[in-house]
Amino acid sequence: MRTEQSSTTGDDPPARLSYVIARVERVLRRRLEEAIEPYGLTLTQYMTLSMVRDRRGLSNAQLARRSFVTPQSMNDVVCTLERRGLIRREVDPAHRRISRAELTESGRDTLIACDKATSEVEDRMLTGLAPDERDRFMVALLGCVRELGGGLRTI
Amino acid sequence: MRTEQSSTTGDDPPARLSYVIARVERVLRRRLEEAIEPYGLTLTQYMTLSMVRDRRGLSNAQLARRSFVTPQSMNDVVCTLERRGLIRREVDPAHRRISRAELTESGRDTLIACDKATSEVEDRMLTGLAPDERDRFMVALLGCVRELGGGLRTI
DNA sequence: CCGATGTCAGCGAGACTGAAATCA
DNA sequence: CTGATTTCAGTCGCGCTGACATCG
Repeated sequence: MRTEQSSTTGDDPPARLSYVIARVERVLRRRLEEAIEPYGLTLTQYMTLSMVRDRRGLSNAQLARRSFVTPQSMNDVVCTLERRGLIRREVDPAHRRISRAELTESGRDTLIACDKATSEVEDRMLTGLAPDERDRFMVALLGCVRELGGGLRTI
Repeated sequence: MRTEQSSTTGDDPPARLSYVIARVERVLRRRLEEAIEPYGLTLTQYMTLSMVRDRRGLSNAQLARRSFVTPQSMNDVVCTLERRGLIRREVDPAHRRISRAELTESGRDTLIACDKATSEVEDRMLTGLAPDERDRFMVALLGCVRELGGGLRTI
């Protein structure tokens, strides 16, 4: 059944940027989730693993702030990752209340595999963009995080 | 307490694009939700209203496909919007099983107000990007949807 | 019969708020 | 005492799968 009219007539209304970004967010999230699902990771868990790799020793509260979630939500994520043996936590000697996370060997291997899977999604998504255009796209995205992040400079 | 080290030393590792996009997705979602929360809309409801405005007469199944959600999930959204008087639905005379949605006056007013709120988020996010750079950014985003959308040409 | 649509039901992962304990 | 961190609960909006009826 072809009840949906085609857009080949050029009647596309001028799309609003919020709308387009929301759509990108939706479909990209689905595709990334599909890509890392074979490895048993959710997108939040994947992001958290990536953060721990890039900055070893982050505490649960620091991970929560960088992910824009509450410490309680991040605690669930971290506990799950620890239970699966992807990260380990050690108490900070100076602040015994704080546990700092780092990747295990298994976590590093899993992360490498997930990076490979998400890279394929990236490549497909960026089809048609020249290398210099990709660089500008990356710079624009980094600017978005910077401006929306409430002054948080670190990524 | 300043346990979080600054990144002013230039020790930032090369961020992966998936990671940056996932972060943009996270923070942008939060900011957009905050922006439209005063009007009682979720991000999905806002997207759905926008789609109905741009293409009047879409059915529930069509809206679901465009939003990358199941028809059941979209049905909840549509029923909520209808109950709040933001859209109305009328049975298609040729296909009595299909209900086609259109905005009410209240829905149009609400959408205009939400557009204003999300535009402010956009402007803040795009601070530092020249107009031509914004255009290229928009084109890149549209390309992302096109490549990831599985052949769905309409936005 | 078949495919698409709309709708009702139950379910589960995810993130939230509240509250309490620990530590500098 | 104050503030930050961690963690144990309870809660909820959201999207999912399953099932069924309807329509062309």
